[in-house]
Amino acid sequence: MSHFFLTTPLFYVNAEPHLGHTYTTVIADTLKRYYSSRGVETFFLTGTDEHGDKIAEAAKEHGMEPKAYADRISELFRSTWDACGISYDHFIRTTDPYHQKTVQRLLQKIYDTGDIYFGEYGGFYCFGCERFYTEKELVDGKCPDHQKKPEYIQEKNYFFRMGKYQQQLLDHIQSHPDFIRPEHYRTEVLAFLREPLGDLCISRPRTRLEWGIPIPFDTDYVTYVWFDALINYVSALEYKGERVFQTYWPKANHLIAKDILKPHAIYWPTMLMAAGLPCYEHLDVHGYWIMESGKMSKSLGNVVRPLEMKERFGMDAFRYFLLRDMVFGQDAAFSFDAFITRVNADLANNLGNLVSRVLAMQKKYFSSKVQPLSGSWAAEDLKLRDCFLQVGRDIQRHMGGLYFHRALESIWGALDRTNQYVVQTSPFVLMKDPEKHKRVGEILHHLLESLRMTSDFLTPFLPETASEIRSLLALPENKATADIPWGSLFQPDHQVNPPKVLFPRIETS
RNA sequence: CGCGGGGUGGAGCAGUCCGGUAGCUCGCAAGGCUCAUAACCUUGAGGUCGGUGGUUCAAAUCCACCCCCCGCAACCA
Repeated sequence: MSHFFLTTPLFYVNAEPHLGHTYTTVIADTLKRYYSSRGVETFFLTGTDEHGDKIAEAAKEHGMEPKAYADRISELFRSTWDACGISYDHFIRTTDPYHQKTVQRLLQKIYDTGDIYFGEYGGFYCFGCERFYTEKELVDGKCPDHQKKPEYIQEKNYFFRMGKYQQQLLDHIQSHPDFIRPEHYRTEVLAFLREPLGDLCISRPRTRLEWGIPIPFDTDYVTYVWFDALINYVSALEYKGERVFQTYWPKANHLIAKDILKPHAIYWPTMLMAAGLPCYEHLDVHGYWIMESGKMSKSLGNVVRPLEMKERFGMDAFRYFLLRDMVFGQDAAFSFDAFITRVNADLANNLGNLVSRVLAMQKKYFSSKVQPLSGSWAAEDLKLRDCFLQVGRDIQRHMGGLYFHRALESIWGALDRTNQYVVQTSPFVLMKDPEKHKRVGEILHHLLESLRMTSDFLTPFLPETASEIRSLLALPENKATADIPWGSLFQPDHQVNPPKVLFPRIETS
């Protein structure tokens, strides 16, 4: 039995769940379902990152205590994922006591080994960005983000000797080609590591910021948010017990968007090295959804809210678009036009209509009772079956490389083939000849098999749809049928259900 | 000399790592079918795969140089 640990980033509680959060989470959910269905025990972690100046500020604006504010937004994330049917195994909050304890324990450990030191640092600090700027980074002496002049601050802080681990990290990335995927992000990190890596300031004085995890060896300071948040990947497993931790660490796949590449590719591995823990296995980096905001309706504003999408179009339609229209790693555009076109063409027409027509014929011609197959199959029957068998192999190959769009493309190739098969064999014509009824029964049997295989294939991507197809075929809800050979699934006298519209066409006008 | 991404039929994209008849969706034209969600099937029109040069029997794909667009600013995946 192999194991797999899958994480999303901890979402910062200064915004409500939007398209980007949803994408990462849907990807994780799909992988979780995919690997689980293949017998790989998978632990899926998500949660919220709740400390730092920005949260303290946002809370103040709302006239709330930071914790109360964080509670509210964190709950919004959790309930959103619940409503979307996301199959996470644990939801962590950086304000959870067990997490704080782990952060403090690791800080103490690294401090004891001498990789954390107390030093003085002076520089231009922008309160908006919560960071120091070098003079080179400033534009006209101003912070490029906030157009404000940063203040010169001289203060003492704790520093992590990150630079000490630069060579070790470089070696690791070079000897593990699939450590950071896709490759261009790996290239980017390697390029970054050509320059000397400085040490990382990991504390904030309490005089400036209260809202954080206290540094265990100096109560005048709290922990820098990234040093706090990254550790969640370990603290969540520890919380589940020593055995869970031993089982799943370091078999971790961290899913992130490109904006947080540096903390995950550089801070986190060096932190693990200093803490004496093995490095995670993969960092999988995806791109951004580019909003075509000009075209969006005013009522929707500029944000795609997952719950609204689910209510308007169904979660599976939304999932399908996200997985099908973005090449993992690259940016993609989001527009309602593209969404509607995609859903109508692929879900309503190709898939939904296929299910309808097959079940309609089964009902009309044989009262929904599945007819037996004869010993010898026609060439087109074999071709149809082989096509689906090939798709199974294709999916496996594509999923290994995070090519979700190709996996779906190959499934839809099989659906095209199936629609072609209907026209080629024309059961509705054969039915006019009583002598051909037996053949019609066989053709429909093959078609039902193709629907069954489709439902198996779709399970990780479109879980609701997959289970609806199973229930239309009157198959047990939770029993995987992927291992049952084509033609051996339906027992004599098996009765399927009447057709149903899985995806209504979205009418525009 | 910043870093990265992209430039493929009218539109939007895949294919580029692992060279070998240029593919998908939408749109358009003609035909077929009637089981089905005005769906489905077939055929057609439409591309010098940004440019130039190179490697090769063969390049969208590899190499070199050049041109153009986008992000690295916003809450943020």
